[in-house]
Amino acid sequence: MDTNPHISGSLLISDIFQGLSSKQSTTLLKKGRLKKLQPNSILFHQGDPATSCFLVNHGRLKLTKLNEQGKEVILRYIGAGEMTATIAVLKGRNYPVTAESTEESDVTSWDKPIMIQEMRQYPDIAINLLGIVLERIDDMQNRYLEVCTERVDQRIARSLLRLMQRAGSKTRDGIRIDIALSRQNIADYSGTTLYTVSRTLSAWEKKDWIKSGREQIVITNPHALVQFAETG
Amino acid sequence: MDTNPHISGSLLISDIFQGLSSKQSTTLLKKGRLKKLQPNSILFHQGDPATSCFLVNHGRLKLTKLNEQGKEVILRYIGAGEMTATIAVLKGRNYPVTAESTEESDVTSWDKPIMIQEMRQYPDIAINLLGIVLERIDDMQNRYLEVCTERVDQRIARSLLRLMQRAGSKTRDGIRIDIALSRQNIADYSGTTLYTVSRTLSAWEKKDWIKSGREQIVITNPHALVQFAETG
DNA sequence: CCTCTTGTTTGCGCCAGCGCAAAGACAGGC
DNA sequence: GCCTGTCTTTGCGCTGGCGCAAACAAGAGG
Repeated sequence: MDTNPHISGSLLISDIFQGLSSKQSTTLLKKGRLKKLQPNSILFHQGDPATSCFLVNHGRLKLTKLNEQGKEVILRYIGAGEMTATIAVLKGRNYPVTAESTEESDVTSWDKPIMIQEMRQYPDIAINLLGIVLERIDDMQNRYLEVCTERVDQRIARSLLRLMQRAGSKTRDGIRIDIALSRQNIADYSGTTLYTVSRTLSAWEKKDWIKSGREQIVITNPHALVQFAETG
Repeated sequence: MDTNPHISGSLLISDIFQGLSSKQSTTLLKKGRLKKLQPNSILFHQGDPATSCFLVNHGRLKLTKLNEQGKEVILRYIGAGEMTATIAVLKGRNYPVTAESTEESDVTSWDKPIMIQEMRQYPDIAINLLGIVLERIDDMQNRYLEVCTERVDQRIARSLLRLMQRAGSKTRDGIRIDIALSRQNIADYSGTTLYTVSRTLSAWEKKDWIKSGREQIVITNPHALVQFAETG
């Protein structure tokens, strides 16, 4: 591994570097700024002027959005190799969401003019960014479809499965989601309320589909959960 | 205006051509294929292999998505100058939605390899596409927030206002939405049911906020509707 | 003009999911 | 070990919104 603090294995496999030579990748990384985040600290607030976009180097961010009445939804959790605030790259606009670290993290940031310049020079960077952003649209469209058409317990199942895929690690009992998730968090991520999540998880625990503790979820029977998510 | 059938005023102001010289724009347009659509005809189906992306030259498309049980949502209506199926440009994937013309339309299509080649040659094209796609994410995130946090009648209000902005034209009575919209369409666009839409619109008609007929909506008091959407 | 199809309205009953309230469980700090 | 704050559970009642059913309305096509 390179000794340059900007470089690490997890970073270079990020989608943003697809098809770039390792020299190009390194150059791009060096133009960014490194930033360390304590757990539960805010990287940027919804509504702040968007100046930079970010790549998560290590750790995890929670992206949330508030409506006028102050109700919150969690749009996504992102981990190493993923980007956020790509909107800042092109539009002179405010951040549409809030980004908060859920654990100790570090991120690389690029200011708008730098990123534009890089994209002009290496179109592959723009093409890669386009790919990343298209993935996100697809994800959002699927979530939108779910929230419009599916029952709340199905959506909770899908939420757990989605989080499991992105942040699951195998344990003796099943697959643990490596994010501290309160019932409220799960509710905000599923478009429901803390009470409904609690009741639903209790029911699943009785069926031995999951094991849950304080801010902790282990999925013991993923197959049953998938089945349930799809057929109700 | 140019006599080339590919070129028309509405087309060249599309976001995809921002910052390109008119020669570059014309070249790009000529590499696409023109296609005419009768009203209510399918341009592509959700699930079909995605080969081309499309620019609406004239007319209007309805983009819908089905879940496994066959329930449908309307993601958006797009008009002249707007693009869809940009996913086809980069990913060798299936169309995530279905596109259907709501009126006689014509579109320009580009196959994946052509578009990739163009983006490599003129990074501005990729950058423009990125901008278009970022707009869409922002829109989807806002809609997702709404559907998770707002009451159904507020969402219907926002839907009408959104459609009014994109396809409204001033009339004697107020602003008419120039799309044939059944109650079912409005329901699919708002994440609710035809019955609830009908009841809600009836109530608003009594308050003189709107005038509605068969597949026709005129908004007579936009201000009241905005007020209602925001504060409930 | 009548008929058929497709869209709209509205009464009615029902239930999924919400949200208060209160009790219980857990973790961290001192 | 105990206290405090946060997280979780669950009983209970309520209501927003769903969806059937049936009547009504409006074009389309003969």
